[in-house]
Amino acid sequence: MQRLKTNNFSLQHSLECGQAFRWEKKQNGFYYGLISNTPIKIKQEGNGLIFDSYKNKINTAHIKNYFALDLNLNEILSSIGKDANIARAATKYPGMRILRQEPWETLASYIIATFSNIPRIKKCINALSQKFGNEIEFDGMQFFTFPTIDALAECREKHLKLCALGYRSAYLLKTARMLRKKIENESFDLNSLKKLPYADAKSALLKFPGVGEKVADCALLFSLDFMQAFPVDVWVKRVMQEMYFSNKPISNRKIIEFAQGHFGKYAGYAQEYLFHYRRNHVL
DNA sequence: CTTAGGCCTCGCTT
DNA sequence: AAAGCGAGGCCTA
Repeated sequence: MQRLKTNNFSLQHSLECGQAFRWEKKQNGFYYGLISNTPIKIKQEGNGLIFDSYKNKINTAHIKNYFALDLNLNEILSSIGKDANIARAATKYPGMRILRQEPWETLASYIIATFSNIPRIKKCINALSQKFGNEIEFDGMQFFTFPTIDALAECREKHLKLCALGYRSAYLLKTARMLRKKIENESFDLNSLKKLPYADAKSALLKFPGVGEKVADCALLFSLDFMQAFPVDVWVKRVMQEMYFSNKPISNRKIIEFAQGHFGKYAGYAQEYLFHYRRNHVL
């Protein structure tokens, strides 16, 4: 068991705000999940984190990176906190941070999430992992790593469909195959997108089937360190229309444009606070 | 460039 | 119980 002191961080809010799909809280108070394909259990006591991982593979540096503890949340909040809406949402979920997840898993997960709902998304991802990932036993339980690009690229669409992906299975399969080809030809890595300007990284992602603006922005924000990415789903659209456009219908394009101008370089953080706030409260 | 319809299924509500 | 509805969008026309 390892320990790590944190500042201005809430494990619960960060794991339960809907950005990650695989964490599960058990009776013993620990959240169980995987970081870097390694099973881990973690809980918070006060401002300290207590965690234990498979073969002790996860160290405090991994934790700091995954939970973005290197960023100064107060600075981020004052940067996006231009109005009362943000202030209200941020007060409601103190310590909520945007995680740094794995790019491939994030991209694939949000392709799957398209036009779906959370229980179903979780079910699909777990089914995929069970079928095409590796099994690892930890703390008396079975864990399955998220399938690699190769593992999915090599499978048949009918097997993907068994995971209840519906029409998304074709998108996921094609994306995996395109990625594999890219990697073979030019030793490409999704992580390399981090070095590009936001617009370039986004247009690179938009080339993959099943990846539109929303999915691309999710991958950019949740796994590639683009804090200005502002994914607009039905909830964000709803809350933005209500809070900033006096309930008038407005295009996603305009919302993104407005948000990135209004909230600035950490617009993605504003998105996550507003999203979570709106999902849990009726205004 | 913008807009409308279809879409695999599942989860949740009548 | 069975059926209808809406779902954390994308693609195509």
